[in-house]
Amino acid sequence: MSATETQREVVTRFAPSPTGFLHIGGARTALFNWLFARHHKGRFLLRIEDTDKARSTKPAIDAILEGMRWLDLDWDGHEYYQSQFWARHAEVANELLARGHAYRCYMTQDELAAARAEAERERRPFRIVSPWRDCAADAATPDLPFVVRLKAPREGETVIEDQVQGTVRVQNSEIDDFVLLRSDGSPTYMLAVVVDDHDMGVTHVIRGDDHLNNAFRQLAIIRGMGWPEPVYAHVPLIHGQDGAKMSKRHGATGVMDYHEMGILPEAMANYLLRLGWGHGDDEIIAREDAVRWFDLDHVGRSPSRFDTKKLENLNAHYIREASDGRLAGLVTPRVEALIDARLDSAEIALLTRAMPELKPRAKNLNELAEGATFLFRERPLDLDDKAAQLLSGEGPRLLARVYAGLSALDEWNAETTEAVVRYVAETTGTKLGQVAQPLRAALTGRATSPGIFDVLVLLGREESLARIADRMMTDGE
RNA sequence: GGCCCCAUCGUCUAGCGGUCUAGGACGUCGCCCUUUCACGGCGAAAACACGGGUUCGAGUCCCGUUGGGGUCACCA
Repeated sequence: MSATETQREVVTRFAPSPTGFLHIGGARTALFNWLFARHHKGRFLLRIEDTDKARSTKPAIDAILEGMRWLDLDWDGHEYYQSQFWARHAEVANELLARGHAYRCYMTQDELAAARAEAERERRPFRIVSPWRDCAADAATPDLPFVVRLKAPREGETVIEDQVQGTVRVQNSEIDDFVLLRSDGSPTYMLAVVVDDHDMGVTHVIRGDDHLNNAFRQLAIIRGMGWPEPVYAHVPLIHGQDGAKMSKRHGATGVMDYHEMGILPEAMANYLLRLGWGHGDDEIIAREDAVRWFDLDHVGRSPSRFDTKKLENLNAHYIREASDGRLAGLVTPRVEALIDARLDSAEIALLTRAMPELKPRAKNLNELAEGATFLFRERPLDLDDKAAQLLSGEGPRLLARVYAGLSALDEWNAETTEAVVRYVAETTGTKLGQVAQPLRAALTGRATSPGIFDVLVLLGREESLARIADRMMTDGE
């Protein structure tokens, strides 16, 4: 292949370890990898890093796949499982051994601990110095457990041209002889990633900043094997409101937590994209544009804080954009949970019809559901404090007049009902609001709701009149 | 602590030596719209961490300080 023609197909990958749900940070890493691959018309692979059998669980794998699907991040081909390649990992370790780039180390855990303790006592950084490093390969190998360590270079320095962090250089003396193969023969993460990335043809390694130091170790393996080096891009981590690394105490850290909170996946993806990446003044970015515009050059180098307010603002935008039918479908189970009853198809149709009035008032699906419950509550409605307040004064008497006017109506629509309410306000010398608010309270049990005439139409004549009758008071009673 | 990375409004960011009296967005605060709450519209307050250089000229380049973060396992 000539140098000009070697424009390799771009291959990226997301490689989560299945020890929990899909983390916010992981989701963004996955998004960036996906976007980069799609932008370059390359491939995006998914590999489950289940090398640590003890901590990897099936539910965790499912949770990660669920999160990926929710965000609509599809991967090419089937998902890979790192544990399937153990034999291959061992093969590479042996190759490194044969090439003299690795050695068998018989140091025991105790010896290691002692060396570590001594370093600490002398207050100097601990760097493993194994007496086995320079033993001849054919040195008598006692019948004892051993570990395979990389014989890391000690002179010179290693430089990485990171696509996000820029040129990063580290003295080779800083790189220790880390373990490749454990004493039970299993590969460590450090060996496994490198081998798998190579075998899968990964060209661009886009991952969290916390792996930047590892890149130097991994490069040592890659060079030991004489493999092509991938392009690295280490993306800064996402922090919580307080600036510290996102953790449990920051509340929701899993993407699916946000699903539960009523965040739309496209809002989540848009937010994650803008967290650490920018394209001029653009804030609302459709997936299509994201694919067209995404690049590594505009990924910021400093960590960013997660801001729920901005996420919710974006979410409100996408809720307004979403179709009424889709929203009704998403909100139905949430409404059912709130009213503790199933909605039949007629009720779902009503919910859909109400959506244009409901959706501009909600920042998330739960608020949307809450705002819709008045449509389905059984009479007599429960009143919240503010609604009860509205019905404590003259309200009930005004309602009686409204009732009289409305029940005489031939046509029941927003215009005719409004005319009645306005007439009542005028003839009683009150402001429209003083009539409308008690009416709202009677119809919805709340002090806030969609436009009151829309509510009247949505509820229909019979239900509306019944709800008003529940709260009105006739003169002379 | 060693090593590595980072540093523009409270937050996310634009800015790639002069067009910056620093732009946008969220949030905050006013005003308008209005039957409530939202939506929408208009407007305001709000930042180049600090100190040295380099340069005719620095938010933009270099060094240092300070501050933050990451990483130092037979975990990934």
